[in-house]
This record gives sequence, C-alpha cells and structure tokens, in this order.
Amino acid sequence: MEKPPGSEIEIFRDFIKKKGLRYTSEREIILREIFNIHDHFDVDELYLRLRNKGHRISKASIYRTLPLLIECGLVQEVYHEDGHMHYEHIYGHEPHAHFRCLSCRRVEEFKDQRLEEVAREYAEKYGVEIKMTRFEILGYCSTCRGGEG
Amino acid sequence: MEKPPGSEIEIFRDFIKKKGLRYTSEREIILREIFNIHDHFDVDELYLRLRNKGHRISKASIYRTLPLLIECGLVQEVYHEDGHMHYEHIYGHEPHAHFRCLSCRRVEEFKDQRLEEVAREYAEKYGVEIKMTRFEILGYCSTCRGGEG
DNA sequence: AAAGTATTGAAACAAAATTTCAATAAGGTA
DNA sequence: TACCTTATTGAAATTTTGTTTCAATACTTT
Ligand SMILES: [Mn+2]
Ligand SMILES: [Mn+2]
Ligand SMILES: [Zn+2]
Ligand SMILES: [Zn+2]
Repeated sequence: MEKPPGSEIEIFRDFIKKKGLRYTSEREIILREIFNIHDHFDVDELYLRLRNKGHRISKASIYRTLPLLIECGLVQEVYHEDGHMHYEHIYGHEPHAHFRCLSCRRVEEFKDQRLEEVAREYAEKYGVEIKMTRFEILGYCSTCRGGEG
Repeated sequence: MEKPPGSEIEIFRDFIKKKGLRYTSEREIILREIFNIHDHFDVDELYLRLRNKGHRISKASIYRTLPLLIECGLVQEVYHEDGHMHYEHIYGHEPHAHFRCLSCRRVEEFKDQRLEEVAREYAEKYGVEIKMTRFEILGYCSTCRGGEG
C-alpha cells in the first residue's frame, strides 16, 4: 500500500496555494460538499444541497471552483446529459467506467484493468501525458431492453 | 466479409419510414453533408457548410435531425467541448477511441480491440444491450507536454 | 494600518438547444 | 390528378447552461 499524499482538503489547499490563489471558505465548503455526495452530481444539485445546509454560495462560485477541482485531479466530468455536465469526486476511488441506460437513465459503474492498460500503452507509444481516461457503454439495461424504451 | 445492409441513405430512409416519419429533402441533405465531413464537426460548422453550398436549412432542423441520425446508428456524439457537442458519422468506419490534448485541442483517433472486448464482456455479464461505446484519453500531446500549457 | 490584489454574489450577458406556430410539403386515398 | 391529413419546416421566442462584469469585501503582504 502506498501512503496517500493526504486528504482532499490538504491536496486542494496545496494546489490553490501553489497557484498563488487564495484558499477561501467558499472553496472549501464546495469541496467538502462534493466529497459528501457519493454519487454523480450536477451543478444544480450541488447548489441546492449547499443552500439546504444554510450555505449561501452562488452558482458562479461553483462554476468557478469546479475547474480548479478538476485541474488538481479531485473531481472529474463524467458525462453530459440533459444539456448539462455531470461530475463525480474521484480522489480515493479507483478508476472505473460507466454503463448508462438510454431508457431509464440508470448509471452503473464497473472496473476493468484492461482500460488503464490501453491508455498506458497509448501514452507510451505516442509520448503523451495522460490526465484522465473515460470509458462509457451506452445502451439498454437488462430491465429496459425489449421494453418500449 | 458480411454484406453491408446498404448505404447510409438507404438506412436512414428505412429508419425514417419504419418510425412513420417523413423522408424530407432537408433530412437527406443534412445526412449527405454529414457524410461529406470526414472529421469531427459541430452544429455550427455543419450549418455553415450547408449555407455555403446554397442550402437554406435552419439550425432547428439540424438539431431535430441529429437525434434521429444518432438513434439509427449513423452518427455519434464524440465529445463535449467549448460548451457544445461535437459529432462524427460512424457508419462505414470501424469503432475507434480518441485522444484529446487539453492544451492544443488536437484530437487523435486510435483503435484497440480490447475496448470492444471489455464492452462485450460487460454486456454478456449484465445482460445489457450495447448501443455504443466511447473511450477517451485526455491529456497533453507530445508537443504540448512540458510546455506552458 | 494601509495598500494591493484575488474572490465573492448578483446581475447582466452569451451561447446552446428546445419549443412554438403559421406556412408548407410529404404521402396516402379517391 | 386532386384532395386530405398530418408531419415538418424556418423563424422567432424561449429556456437553460455557463461566463463575464463589477462593486463590495476579504485575504496577504508590507
Ligand atoms: Mn462514477
Ligand atoms: Mn473520431
Ligand atoms: Zn434501463
Ligand atoms: Zn497538444
């Protein structure tokens, strides 16, 4: 086991400091809430959760903070659906792929060693530096297939 | 070699008919233009190409036609960037994955047998019906890595 | 404490995508 | 062919997502 470099809070604070930015309470509250959501989420859901907890953080701040969290590798864009992006926190989770049902919209996660292999080999062969990979299967889940969907 | 079921035009016409819709000249012109674009494209680019050829087809019609082309498997959403979706025609092309450079925005295609294997095995194991798969590597290309990007 | 600068929320703005609606055209029937 | 029914179209309005502006404020350094 490798020792993890620290909590998401530490990582984010260090990242923010290293960029010469300011570690504000709004940024930390957004980060904390994202790591309380153990599911895929969108900006609206995050905003409403914060509001319901009494935080008065604007959507503008959420939209400004998300790219920072993505840049430092704590959060990922997962998929674009219904006209907006869906995210997830990834720090502390193993890489995984997604199956999305086009009918009921259910999203399932799964792991497969080979996906990282493919990416690693591509990076090796073409000399690119990988920031992230994304593998999605879109189709109809066992419940929905054959139905009217 | 399997005999292909027909040209993209035939496939689209049959699909439209089977759905009880009407095969209009606008829909065919959009389809033809998409299969003239041998690259990833977005709605605006497609619209301008049509206009430059003298076709007066509205963006509304493009936005209405794209989901039909996707539904019948001729076209795919490739990636969402700069606030809008990017597409490609896929009929007649082997499945492929994409590398996208986060700095110069270059997009490279590559094939890997294993990706379809992973999807096939997932489908088998969980009884889902695959409509499409998508594999992306995001990172920095050999030119951009190390640079200011 | 003062100066300098990044961040914030609110509102204005920009852009993407969808919807509305009257005119038109496709496709079926006589 | 002429006629009928109904889906489709373009243009404009609308909705929604995401970005930018800007004055107030908070952080950081001197
Ligand atoms: Mn996930
Ligand atoms: Mn491609
Ligand atoms: Zn389903
Ligand atoms: Zn590059």
